[in-house]
Amino acid sequence: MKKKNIRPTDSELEILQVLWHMGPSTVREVNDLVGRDKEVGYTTTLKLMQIMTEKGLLSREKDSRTHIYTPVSDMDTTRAELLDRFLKSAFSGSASSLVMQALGNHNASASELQQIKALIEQLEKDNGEHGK
Amino acid sequence: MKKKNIRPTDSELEILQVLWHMGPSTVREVNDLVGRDKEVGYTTTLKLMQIMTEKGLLSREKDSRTHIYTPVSDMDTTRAELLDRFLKSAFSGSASSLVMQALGNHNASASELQQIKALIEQLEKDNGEHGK
DNA sequence: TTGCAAATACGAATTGTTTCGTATATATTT
DNA sequence: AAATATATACGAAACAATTCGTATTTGCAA
Repeated sequence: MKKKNIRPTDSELEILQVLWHMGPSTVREVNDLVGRDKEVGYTTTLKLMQIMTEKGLLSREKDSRTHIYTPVSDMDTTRAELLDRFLKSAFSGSASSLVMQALGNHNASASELQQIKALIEQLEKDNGEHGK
Repeated sequence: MKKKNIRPTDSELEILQVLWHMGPSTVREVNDLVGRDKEVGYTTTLKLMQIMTEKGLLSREKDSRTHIYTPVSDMDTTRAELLDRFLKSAFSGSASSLVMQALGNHNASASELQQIKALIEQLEKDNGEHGK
């Protein structure tokens, strides 16, 4: 039995971002945050979160009159899966092309660059040790 | 009048990849390549490419009985736009998070790493010169 | 020139996403 | 306990993406 890889849609991702950031929340809390940037009806957010629960993206627990929703996958895991798909579909799977593009177009701060360089050096060391 | 930013879907991207790689091609040529990996009917590819032309993603030129299709935007421009959206929706706009994720999970070759490191050093130099 | 093979045009079914209205249930307040 | 406010459940419309069947057009070859 293979586990199906559920891919969150853009709207679902917006909700996930809120939950990852704020921790387990109610529909109202999520809707209030999402509604900062754009007009969204309460029942729209509710419906989305119900569907996400059916899909297995969220779990929920009853607390008195409301439900508290929690993301099933953590942020890094989900991001890794999304990145993998994106890499294949848009960059023919070439991670380095994507990295070059990302670094070139969006300014990372000096310390971020430093961090990335450190990671690369670590990877190079690992390669040298047991790579061929 | 604002120009709407057309976002290619996954299927459309598959076709664009073929065209970027092979140069201007006919529906049959594209379909043959796409059909390597999975079963796709000829008219499916045809319809997609017709829609893409309506959307302004492709242009076409008649050559005797067939049409020759050409991507309107080049690969790098399109990739940059897609990356931008993806960055916002999946990584809250943090390019460095994405880069770290990409480098960590997908093995880049030694020379690719070298290339990226060179780019970072170039960026650092630029920052130092006219940055604050 | 008539017919065949290959191409395009078009309609439509299917599926998924997003949105919201209305009905119903449930707590809290009076 | 009744009224009110807030929550959930559910149906369905509107739209977009994907797929393909069938009809039509068009060069080329016999």
